[in-house]
Amino acid sequence: MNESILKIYEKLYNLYGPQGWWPLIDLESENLNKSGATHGYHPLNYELPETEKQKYEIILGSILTQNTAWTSAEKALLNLKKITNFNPEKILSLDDEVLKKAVRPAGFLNQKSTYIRGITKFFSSLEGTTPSRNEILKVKGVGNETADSILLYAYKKPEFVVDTYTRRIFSNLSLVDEKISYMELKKLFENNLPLSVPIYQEYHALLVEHAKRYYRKKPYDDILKI
DNA sequence: AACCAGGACGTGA
DNA sequence: TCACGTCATGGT
Repeated sequence: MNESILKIYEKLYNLYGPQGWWPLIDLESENLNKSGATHGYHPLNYELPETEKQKYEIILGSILTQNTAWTSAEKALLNLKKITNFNPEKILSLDDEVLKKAVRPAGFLNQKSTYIRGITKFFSSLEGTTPSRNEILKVKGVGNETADSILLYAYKKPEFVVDTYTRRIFSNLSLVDEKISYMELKKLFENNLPLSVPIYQEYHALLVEHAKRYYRKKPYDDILKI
């Protein structure tokens, strides 16, 4: 009944193309993807992540990017890779001040360093198994969006990710009320899309890309000049 | 120089 | 439940 959900997806996909989320720093040579990229985004490769280390990198990124520009979260990720190579045990063994210093460029260093310790213990306890949504939500620092991001991008589970951009775009188009709850908006997408991990992954990424261009609260000057 | 960024938590009504 | 203050650094 909400054909607009799928039509908007097709329109955005035709506009921007495959987005290749979630970006990975840790793309080693054995994981060379179809696009030929060796780091960052990997359009049309839906096999990633292929290793536990890559899953863990996505989980770290999902915490670090909370209410934070990805460019800032990525700096913190690079710091963590440099000093731990995304080894969970090394993260846990870090001195607290060292961890905070690495997290600093992503902001909220006190909270995020604590959250990273918590979710690292949780990740290690999984021993390679896939957690349920409710299990991830019990981890302090993991709310609805972070849980869905982890499930969709790290574990390839069909959980649609809603963020502030999603709500902003669709309420601006008068397709939903701006006060719609996270779960309601999530179900609206899931009820009107094929049960497809690649489509869920691309749709969320496309909405972020589109919102960055046209739905900033305060548009950048260079965009306004276009 | 304010304003915002790929949110989550604790509190009080 | 739900609104509101708080957390923090970096880009514009």
